[in-house]
Amino acid sequence: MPPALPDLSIRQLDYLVAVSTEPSWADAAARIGVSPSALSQGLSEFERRIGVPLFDREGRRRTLRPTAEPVLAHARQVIALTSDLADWAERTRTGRAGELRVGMIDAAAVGHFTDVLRQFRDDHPELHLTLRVAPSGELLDEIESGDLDLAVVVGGHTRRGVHTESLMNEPLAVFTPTRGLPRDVTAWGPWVLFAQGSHTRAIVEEALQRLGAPTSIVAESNQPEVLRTMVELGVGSTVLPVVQAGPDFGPGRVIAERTLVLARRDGAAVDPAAEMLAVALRN
Amino acid sequence: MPPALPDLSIRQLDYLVAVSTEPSWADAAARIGVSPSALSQGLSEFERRIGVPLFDREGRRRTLRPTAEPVLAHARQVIALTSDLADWAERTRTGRAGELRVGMIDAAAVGHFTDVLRQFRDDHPELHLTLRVAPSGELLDEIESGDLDLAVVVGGHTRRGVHTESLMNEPLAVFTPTRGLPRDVTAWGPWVLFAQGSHTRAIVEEALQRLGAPTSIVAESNQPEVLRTMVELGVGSTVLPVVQAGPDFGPGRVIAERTLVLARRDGAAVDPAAEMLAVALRN
DNA sequence: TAATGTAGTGAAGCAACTCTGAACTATTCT
DNA sequence: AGAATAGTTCAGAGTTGCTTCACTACATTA
Repeated sequence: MPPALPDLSIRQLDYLVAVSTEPSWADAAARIGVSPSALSQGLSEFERRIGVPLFDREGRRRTLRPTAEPVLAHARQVIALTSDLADWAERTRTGRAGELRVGMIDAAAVGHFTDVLRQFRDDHPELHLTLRVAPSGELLDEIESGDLDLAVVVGGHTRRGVHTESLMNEPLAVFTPTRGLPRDVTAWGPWVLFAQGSHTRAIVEEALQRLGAPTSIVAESNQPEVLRTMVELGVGSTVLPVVQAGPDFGPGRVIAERTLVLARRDGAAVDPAAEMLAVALRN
Repeated sequence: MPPALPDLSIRQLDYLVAVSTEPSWADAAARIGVSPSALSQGLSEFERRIGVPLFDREGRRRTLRPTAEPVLAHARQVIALTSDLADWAERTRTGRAGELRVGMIDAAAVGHFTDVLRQFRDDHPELHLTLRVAPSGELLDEIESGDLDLAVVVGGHTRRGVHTESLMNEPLAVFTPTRGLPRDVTAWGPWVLFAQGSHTRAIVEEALQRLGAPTSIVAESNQPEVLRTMVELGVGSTVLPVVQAGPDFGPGRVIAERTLVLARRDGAAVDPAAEMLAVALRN
């Protein structure tokens, strides 16, 4: 067990350094912005707590004795360290430094928010931003465990301890091989869809059932690129967010929409950088 | 002008480190010896002063967020430094370290207090003790200017700003060439004495006059060795502190005494090491 | 499912601290 | 000598930080 530390404050160390720097104690007090009385009393108290005489008294004037040099050195060092800490805090507070771990589903990262991300990186060059692109479920796990500060995922999940906020609604449309989409809904399909388990897949299936379309699935993938290629090869039709359809398809027929939400840990203190990105994402 | 520093205290940093080390906040509070409530409030206040969120809240439990790592590192470092300072203070306070500048007149240094000095050095090996041997006047100048912490000098001087305290009375005796000291006081002399200006010289002259002895001076020196040699050569008689007479003379005839005093700067904070030596000198 | 224990937070009260302003003293300047 | 300057002390007020106690959230156990 370490011996009890004297309860020193930064302020007292500041007094000491000021007194050693300025020509008179009055000047020192003025620089710090306290009354000479406060300085005098503060240093007396400091000396008492250290338990070692630090000053010589010549008449009424107290002057640092050479013996106190180690204390002065200590004070300078701690003040320098604290000053660094204050800088760090200031930079962190204004979002100009620190770390920000962001997760996004692919459509958000490479579709809707590409520009926002690029702009944010430019605006905060000192901020260490890491972006993780993954399905909503994984991202929410990581939000929950604290591995991510912020994520953009598909809405509709409910997770204990995760707070969500709607960002935008995104249309989901049917894209077919070049021969076009039949008038008759019952003739749609077969389907090439997002994999089982994804929330978007559930939304799509629900929409198809509502419309009365058959739901025969011939292939699954979570990669929109894969789905598009299969459609081009004539394997079947797909339902994709329109931003992921690519230029090779027509406009597609919108049959549903999903919501993109901003997810953060519930009750987590708001990280300033995260808050700034959240603002940007809301437009 | 540096930006205003946050007013942090060692205690708060201690809280932070304890919380990062111990399994629960309650344990941390127990280790430091405060109530859990105090710890909680103290850390809230600390977080507020830093101005950057340091904790994640999961339910009621607050846990250090990884982002706060730099703050924790800072806390550890400052605590280590303060611990070093506390060690230094402890050693200085108990006189086991530091610097002590002592002045003595020759009779004190090589006569009365040789053993005290040796013992003191042995008892305080880490203490950097410097001994300056010089006439009283010079030593008092240096006490006054702060170049010495402590001195043993001949009493009777009065100096502004120097505090003195009697240590011992020392007999001054007449030593003559081998032929011995005449019965008739008026036949004493001629004299080989301490140099004009020394206080002991004044005491001696005053004593000789009081006894009715002639005061014809044939040689002067401040070095007792020189005076003794002159006496041996038959140049004249001398008056010396008995400790400085050496074994070659008889007991000598005591005609006066001088006081050795401990001199310190008036109003100077009592240096612990100086105080310990003072105690030793008083026996 | 209720009961109990544990961890942490918040409010009230109190003691200690630290500031300001004023009076005072020593030292220096004129 | 008198005035100006520098620093201290004292008293009072405001702030801080602690303890105690009550309370809530969560986990364990019956």
